[in-house]
Amino acid sequence: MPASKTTRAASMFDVAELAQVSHQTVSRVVNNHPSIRPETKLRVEQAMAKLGYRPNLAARALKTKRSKMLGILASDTNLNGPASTVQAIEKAAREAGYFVVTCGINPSAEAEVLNAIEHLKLVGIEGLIVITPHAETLKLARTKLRVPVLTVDTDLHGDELAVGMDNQAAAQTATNHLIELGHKNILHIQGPANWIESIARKAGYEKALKSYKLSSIVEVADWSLEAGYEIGKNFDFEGKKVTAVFAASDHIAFGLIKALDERGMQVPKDISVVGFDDLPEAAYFGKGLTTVRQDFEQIGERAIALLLAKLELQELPTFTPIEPTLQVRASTRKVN
Amino acid sequence: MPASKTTRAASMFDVAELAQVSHQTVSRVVNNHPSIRPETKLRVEQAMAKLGYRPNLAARALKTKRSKMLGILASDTNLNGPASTVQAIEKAAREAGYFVVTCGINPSAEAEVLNAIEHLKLVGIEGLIVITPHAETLKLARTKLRVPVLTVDTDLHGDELAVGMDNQAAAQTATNHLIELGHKNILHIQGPANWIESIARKAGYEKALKSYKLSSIVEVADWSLEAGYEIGKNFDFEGKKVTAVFAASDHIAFGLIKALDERGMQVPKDISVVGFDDLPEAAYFGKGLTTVRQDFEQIGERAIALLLAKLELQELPTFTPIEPTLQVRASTRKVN
DNA sequence: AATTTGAATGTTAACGCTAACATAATCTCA
DNA sequence: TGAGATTATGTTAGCGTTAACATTCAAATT
Repeated sequence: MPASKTTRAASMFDVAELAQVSHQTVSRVVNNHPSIRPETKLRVEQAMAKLGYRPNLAARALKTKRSKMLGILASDTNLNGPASTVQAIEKAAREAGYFVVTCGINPSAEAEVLNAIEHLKLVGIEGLIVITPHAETLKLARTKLRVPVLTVDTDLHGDELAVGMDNQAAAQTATNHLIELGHKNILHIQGPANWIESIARKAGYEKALKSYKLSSIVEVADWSLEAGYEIGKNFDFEGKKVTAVFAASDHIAFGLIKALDERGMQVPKDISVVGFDDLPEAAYFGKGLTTVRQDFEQIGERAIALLLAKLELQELPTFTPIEPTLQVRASTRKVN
Repeated sequence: MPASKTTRAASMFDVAELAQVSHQTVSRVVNNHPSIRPETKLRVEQAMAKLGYRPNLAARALKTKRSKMLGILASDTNLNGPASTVQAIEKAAREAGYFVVTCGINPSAEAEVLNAIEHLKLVGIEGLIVITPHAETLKLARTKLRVPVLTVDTDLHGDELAVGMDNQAAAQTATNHLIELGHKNILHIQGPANWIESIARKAGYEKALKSYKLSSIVEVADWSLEAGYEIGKNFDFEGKKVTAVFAASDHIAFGLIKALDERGMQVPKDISVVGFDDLPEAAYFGKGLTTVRQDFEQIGERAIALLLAKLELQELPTFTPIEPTLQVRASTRKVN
């Protein structure tokens, strides 16, 4: 039975006393030091169990200068993509015995970003994962922090600390799908022009077109439904003979489809639409949206594997790019 | 210019030396102790700035036994609601100088929950916020942890540490909206029966019906689009003369609407539909979904205000319930 | 002027842990 | 058999901070 409420938590000394060893032996047991006699180890472990001993992280951090804390700097954490990524990373980190402090930021507010970085510095994070397509934020984090900074969700221009889907390949696959269905004039609705994903997806789209000698038609939106809606409302589909759209996100596609619907244009009869993200809603929007799916679990695992390898000065694993999957649904069809 | 890379970060002693005071005076400046001469304070602050001094959280935690860490135990963090709540809480906590360690869990896997609680114990969190409608998880957290545990997203059955929208009132408002449009037979598609929100929303629905002497028709789903779709596909609307549906979530409503569409039933001409959540997609789904919106920012702020008051042994603030807002869109209309 | 007060600062110890250096006990092999 | 190596353990010190207790000095009070 636990003693009075003023009892402080058991320390190594308490365990040591009960197990009839020195506190250092307890420390060795906790840290799996090799030269401990099995029976001593057992005795210590029993004492730890009996006292409900838990090592004090603050003391350990103070002594070893390793906080076991990782930071996440993420924007748009209420959206499916970032939220899933954060979730997956946090899970992988926890399994590896690390703690994660997440900071949600608006990457276009520099003061806020700096503030968040300061916050993370204070915790003494050992490494940081940046989940925002705003390239500036990554640069800022790398200059302000002296710990490894890994980035997710971007393409990997030779950055040794980066994981993410190959957005370009994914966009190419999506565009190829439309081309193979016979579409000749394919509109791409790009995301915000300063987002790395936007650029990569657009590049993939153009690469696909080029290999079939088709010409590109691009409109720029932001990631919102509204932006897709506006373009859907105003774009001259007939004049430009556009029969298919590759939207840079499902949200853009949703907005677009609503506008098309209001204009009396049917999906996929008049216009085929491909999205990007495979949001939970995608299968249920209209007749179902053809879209590209990312495997966030895998991204999380890789991010942690890579970052921890870096922290522990091991050789960095090299990954083959994560294959994007095209989810073909009813929003795309063969051209007559 | 920073010295060689082996230089350790500046400690209080370094600052003290530069400012010609004792380290304790530095500590006093850092902690805003009242009896420090303004000029001394200035001198110390200048030294801190010059050395880029940052207090060592681990050392402080070790000495004061206050980690400045809060935990979040949350399920379904990739969904809009929980993700927005986590985001808002984290922001409010950061502004209050606290750090947040988030643990995403599957609340029905008890081992995982226990594991996450153990993880948070190790960090030495001072308080926990539970964001999952699974009542068991809250109970478990409260028994396993000796720190204040606050719950979000539930109704507040006299729990002193709880914030959240009044789900019952919100559901009542939503149902009233349908009743006032002249609907007599209103189907409620409930969320999972063991979720507190489900129960509260159903209660609100029934309360509204009762005051108009209408009888209730309930189907149980989970939160998914699929579940809504299945019910939409199979429910006998004609036979039961149902002209309106109040769905316990937007996702359920989305699935439902798709099924109705496939059956050739039009929204809102044949069936009016109200959802719950106001997801970003809601305004763009079909002609726009009438739904209930939650103010997550406010929930986050209140959660932190309440928890910190508890931690700092202040009097707990009492809040008036957060008013839910009905977003009326094109999915509901007057009955002929 | 002597004494009390209080404001401003300094000194010491301790929080719980691990690294580094002892030491003791056991084993190896010439 | 005994010197050196190895294994298992103990001892000491210090990580950076704050609490508690000194100390100093000027202002206030008698």
